[in-house]
Amino acid sequence: MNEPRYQRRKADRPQEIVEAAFAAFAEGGYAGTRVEDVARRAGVSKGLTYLYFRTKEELFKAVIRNVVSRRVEALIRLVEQTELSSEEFVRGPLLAFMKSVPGSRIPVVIRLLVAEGARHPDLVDYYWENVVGPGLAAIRRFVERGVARGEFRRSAVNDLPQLFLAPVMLSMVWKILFPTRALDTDRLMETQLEMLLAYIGAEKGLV
Amino acid sequence: MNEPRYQRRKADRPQEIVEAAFAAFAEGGYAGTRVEDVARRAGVSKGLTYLYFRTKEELFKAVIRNVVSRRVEALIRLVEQTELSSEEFVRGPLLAFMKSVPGSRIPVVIRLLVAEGARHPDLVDYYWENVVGPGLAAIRRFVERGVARGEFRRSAVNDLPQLFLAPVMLSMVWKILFPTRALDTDRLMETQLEMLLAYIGAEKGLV
DNA sequence: CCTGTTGCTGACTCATGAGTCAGCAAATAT
DNA sequence: ATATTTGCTGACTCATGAGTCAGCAACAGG
Repeated sequence: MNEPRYQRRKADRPQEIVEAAFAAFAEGGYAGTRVEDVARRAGVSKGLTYLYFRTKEELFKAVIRNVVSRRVEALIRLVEQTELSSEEFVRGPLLAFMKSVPGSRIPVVIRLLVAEGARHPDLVDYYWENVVGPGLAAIRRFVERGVARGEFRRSAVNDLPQLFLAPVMLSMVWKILFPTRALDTDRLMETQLEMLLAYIGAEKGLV
Repeated sequence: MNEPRYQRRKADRPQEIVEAAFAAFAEGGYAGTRVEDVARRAGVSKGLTYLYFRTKEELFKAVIRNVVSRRVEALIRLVEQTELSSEEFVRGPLLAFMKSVPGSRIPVVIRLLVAEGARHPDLVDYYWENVVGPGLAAIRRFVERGVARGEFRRSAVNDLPQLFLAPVMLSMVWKILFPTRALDTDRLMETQLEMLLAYIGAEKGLV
């Protein structure tokens, strides 16, 4: 008859609460989400949240850190190990990665960081050191290697790996601001990479 | 002796308050700024703010609308009237405009819209209809005209004017998130435009 | 069963900040 | 000078939501 009103699940609680918090923050932003909303989503009481996270801010930080997906690391490892030519790598794994970003959790993190970053500098640093910095460095090394191999020519792109990420960034902000307005983000990135390859390709005098 | 404690300046108050609010929101974001902070900045009392703006939200909207600068309209008019060749226009006025964006008030608006846009859909629509939409449409027409004139070839760029804005967007988000980390935004945009011109240029078989 | 431990609840306090308004004082009219 | 108008002030109320804690109930060990 009397179903237990709750179960004790100490080991799983933190992750459950962080997941619920991600969903809640994604909808309402940091300021617009009450800790009680997070708790209800996780199926626990407000008080429990405070047993695992000292403050709302700590919970927020846990959410951001939790999303630093393994995907970026995986791509970085791949670029070092691949046996593809530079051009094949760009058209294959790199393009696939870029296409996957706008539909992932990353735009949510970007939104939260843009909104709250100024008040949480350590979080922004964390994100730089674990995602943006390493990612850009990997692209830079990749271009450099292409030059060394004679596949690419040296150009401004050597100093500006951001040229690869620009359409990804625009796509994310577009999804955040205008989720209902169409944008063919896949084609945007394909075209950017075609332009980049044509621009830094070693072969001269082609069509 | 007794200096008047305040002056009555009915005509100027709204603009003064909006300016102060822009500065305050730029620093602390919407949720992080108290109406009293805005009032103090504008040198008035909190109550006065509510005589000119019914709520904090109305004040916020006034701030955003106030920044929809004339610059975008000016560029749009220019693109229709210029006597420059398409390539000269890109390397001249268009590049200059793009370079000017990261240092302008626009990144602040982007930050506020990204943070609060979901809760103010009418504001986002307003921004689309008065800035983003017309701007993209103008670029699209410009590319189309270049094709008609035989200066450009038809390509994916005809459907994706966002390719021009991608580095501008990235630069703005960079300035918001990593204001202390170096990024040569001017060179980023120059390179993007060079790539674009090379990609859509009508001349075949050049170096 | 019974008993001790502890994961968990939910009603509580309290700081904060949005929004109000009675009255004051600066400008203006007489 | 005096009266009248109204731009403006700042102390007030009140809703909200972060953070607390006394006690309850789920589970474990005997």
